[in-house]
Amino acid sequence: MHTRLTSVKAEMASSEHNPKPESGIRVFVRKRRLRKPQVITENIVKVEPQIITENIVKVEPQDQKFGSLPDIEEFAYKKPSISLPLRKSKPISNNNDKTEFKPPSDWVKILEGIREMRSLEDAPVDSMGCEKAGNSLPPKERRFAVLVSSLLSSQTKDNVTHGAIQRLLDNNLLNPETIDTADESAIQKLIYPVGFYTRKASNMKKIAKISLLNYHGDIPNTLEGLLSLPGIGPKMAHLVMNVAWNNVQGICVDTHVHRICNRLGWVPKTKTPEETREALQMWLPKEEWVPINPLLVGFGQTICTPLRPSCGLCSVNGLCPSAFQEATPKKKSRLKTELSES
DNA sequence: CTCCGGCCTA
DNA sequence: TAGGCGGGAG
Repeated sequence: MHTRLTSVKAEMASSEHNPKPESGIRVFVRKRRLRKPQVITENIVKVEPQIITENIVKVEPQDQKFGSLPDIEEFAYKKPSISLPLRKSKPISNNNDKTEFKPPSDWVKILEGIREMRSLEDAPVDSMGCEKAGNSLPPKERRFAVLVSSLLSSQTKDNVTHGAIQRLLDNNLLNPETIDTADESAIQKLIYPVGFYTRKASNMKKIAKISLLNYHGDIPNTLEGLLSLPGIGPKMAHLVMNVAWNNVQGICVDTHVHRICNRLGWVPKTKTPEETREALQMWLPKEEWVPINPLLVGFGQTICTPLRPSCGLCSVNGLCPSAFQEATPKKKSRLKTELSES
């Protein structure tokens, strides 16, 4: 089932004439601001309090693959020689309910309906990633640009991210060598006003050093390697694996995908995007793993919004178990309306 | 669960 | 103008 080894090899072998280097830097940034998060959900069905007490650590037998990679050959496997906080990739508990969970039989219909809705109106996610910036670069530089772009993009509008990347590029600060020697304050100035620019500048320098010391100036080509980088969490790691390495290791789940999958009942009630990712990957065909993200992100920006979703505009509301469930909180709930409710 | 840092809107 | 936005980390 997991054919990563061959796929990566094939990708590396044919990376030059492969017609799908496609987007250089593609970052899906979503912005949605609505009302305040009123929590009026007394009629929301509370699903069973599922027990999540598994100590089963699922270790995927994967990623032992650098056998024939030209660039990173022996480097990829060396432990980082500098001591940086390794992220403890918290293993998602193996929930029993998932095995019993059966996906809706009409998920294809829902997907098609959402696609149709998405084709009608434009969501910010469609406008553009910042894919142009890295396209002209050689593969290795492009990959590094994808990584940095992903780092900067979290919670930053596309044009802001793109501007920052462009300024880095103009100042020759989009490669690990120059970033490593550059002043952190200079990087801060260049990437401003991206969100958390001080932290991201610091992370950029750390990543540059790790890249030089352990990856020959390239970026890690495994999920674990990417997750070990400061500032790179599950969402960005999967995004980078998809875009930079063209290697789909998992679904890139952000809050939109997380929220919508829960509303649709596509996953058992999940609390974190990581749990959603694992549950979704259990049944969603792999061909959909990549397109599901931009599809649901755009859908979540325009119709299936965080609160007050426009179920009336949704063409698949008849198939959604959560349609029209969330009553609009018109007043402050702190008045304890339930006391005088009659 | 909170903070981070800017930005945009109600 | 207060606070929502939202990935990552503590």
